Amino acid sequence: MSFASRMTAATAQDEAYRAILQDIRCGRHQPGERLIPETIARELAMSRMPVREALQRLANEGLVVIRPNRGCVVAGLTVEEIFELFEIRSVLEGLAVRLAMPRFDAAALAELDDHLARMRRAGEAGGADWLGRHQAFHAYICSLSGRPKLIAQIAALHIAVEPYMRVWLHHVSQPAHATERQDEVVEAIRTGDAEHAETVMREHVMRTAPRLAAFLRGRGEAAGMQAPLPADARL
Amino acid sequence: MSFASRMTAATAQDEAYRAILQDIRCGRHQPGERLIPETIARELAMSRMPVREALQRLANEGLVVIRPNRGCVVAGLTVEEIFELFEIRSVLEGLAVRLAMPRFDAAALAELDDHLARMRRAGEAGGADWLGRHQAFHAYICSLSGRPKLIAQIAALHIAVEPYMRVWLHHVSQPAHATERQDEVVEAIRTGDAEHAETVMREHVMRTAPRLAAFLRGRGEAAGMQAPLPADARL
DNA sequence: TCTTGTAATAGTGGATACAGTGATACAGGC
DNA sequence: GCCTGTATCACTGTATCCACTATTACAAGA
Repeated sequence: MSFASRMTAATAQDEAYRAILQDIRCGRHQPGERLIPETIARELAMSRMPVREALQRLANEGLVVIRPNRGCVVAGLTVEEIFELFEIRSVLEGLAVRLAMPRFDAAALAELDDHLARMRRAGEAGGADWLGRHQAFHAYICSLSGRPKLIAQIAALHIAVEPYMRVWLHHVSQPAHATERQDEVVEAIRTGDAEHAETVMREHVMRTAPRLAAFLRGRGEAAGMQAPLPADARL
Repeated sequence: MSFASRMTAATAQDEAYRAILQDIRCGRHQPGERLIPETIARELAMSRMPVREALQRLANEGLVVIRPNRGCVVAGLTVEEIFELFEIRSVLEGLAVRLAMPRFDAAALAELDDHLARMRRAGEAGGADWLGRHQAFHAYICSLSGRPKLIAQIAALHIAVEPYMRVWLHHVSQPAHATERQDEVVEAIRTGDAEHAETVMREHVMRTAPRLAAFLRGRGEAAGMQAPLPADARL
């Protein structure tokens, strides 16, 4: 493994975890694809063992599925499961913003505006990095809640749907960032009403779900699919 | 390992996971206690490897903490962290009951009453199994939401605070089950108003947090502690 | 031709062996 | 006596090896 990655990763296992996670997040490993420890280990120049443990970890986070004696595949989410993740995320981010309210001083609000501006710029520039900016915007709000476990859970949910968001944003003609209306969230925060901000955040998160779901359902029947999907297909 | 446990656990790793989890849940492994793979492996008559992977899994769930090259200890939660878990659980269980509302028919309501009755009986019988009944009551409501990932997350949160609940219920003179007021939740469900049920469930969950926190804070200073705690003590 | 049995192969889970790291205890210097 | 350097030891992380499982391909029979 490289020296540079050794700097950031304390152990080989951590190195493997980050590498595989990265490949799943950016869509390099497609859902349903089989992950063979031996192969990955060779690519990363380490033995199977740390790779196995990294896969284990990813399995706990729901990004891959391990069936005993039958290997490991990248977890494909059904449309229903994606919906469920959005439902969970909506209440968790609602909670986060409610708890964060007391910490929104002038400086924090200014930074929030910065995030909005960066998102807008990324959107106008073609949207390549829009998703990252969007996640950063949400992450910033969550971070102000001062609740580590809450922040971690929300981040995990963002990662789980990221591959699907990515293909959606890539294929959709009218970019999602035009219709997302994050400014409503910021407005709600500005009112200082915690209950209201929570409600708005919930609705904001849930607004994306049906549109993403519609896209994925349409894609499921699209001619462009590489192979016909079985009845219980996981997109 | 025993044949009986081999029946339920597909792999040695799973066997180890269940065994360690059980020991943590019932308080046999105290927070802060060091878990040495070698030792546990000997007890379970297997090698270090599956134990390691089981500990890894428990670390992801937040029940143990693994520091690279420095071993594994049972995760002690601070009072703040316990509070945080209750906050998260309150919104997740609120979501669960809201989503479950359409499925509460006469049969489901009857079963809910059964759960209440069983809890009451367990409480009167000394409260030994009250915690289990209480978790079953919540799990039943969650199960009707039909959201697997949501159910799993809530269950994990119940497990994380279980050891603390256990010592609290064991030490407290006036049993908690007398003041818990689960019937309010059932009443709210009976109204059929999903929003209202969500609110009531949230408040119900959050009602426990400050009392448990107060108990644990008091216990931190109690003479009965085995050893004086450092400043950043994790109870 | 289709089905079914069987052999070969790839891959998984687990055990053992080895190297590297952190902790500890002891000895020597200040 | 206290601090510091060092050597030892316990334990962690990784690699390699072995046994077992599942899958696949092929062949023989219906």
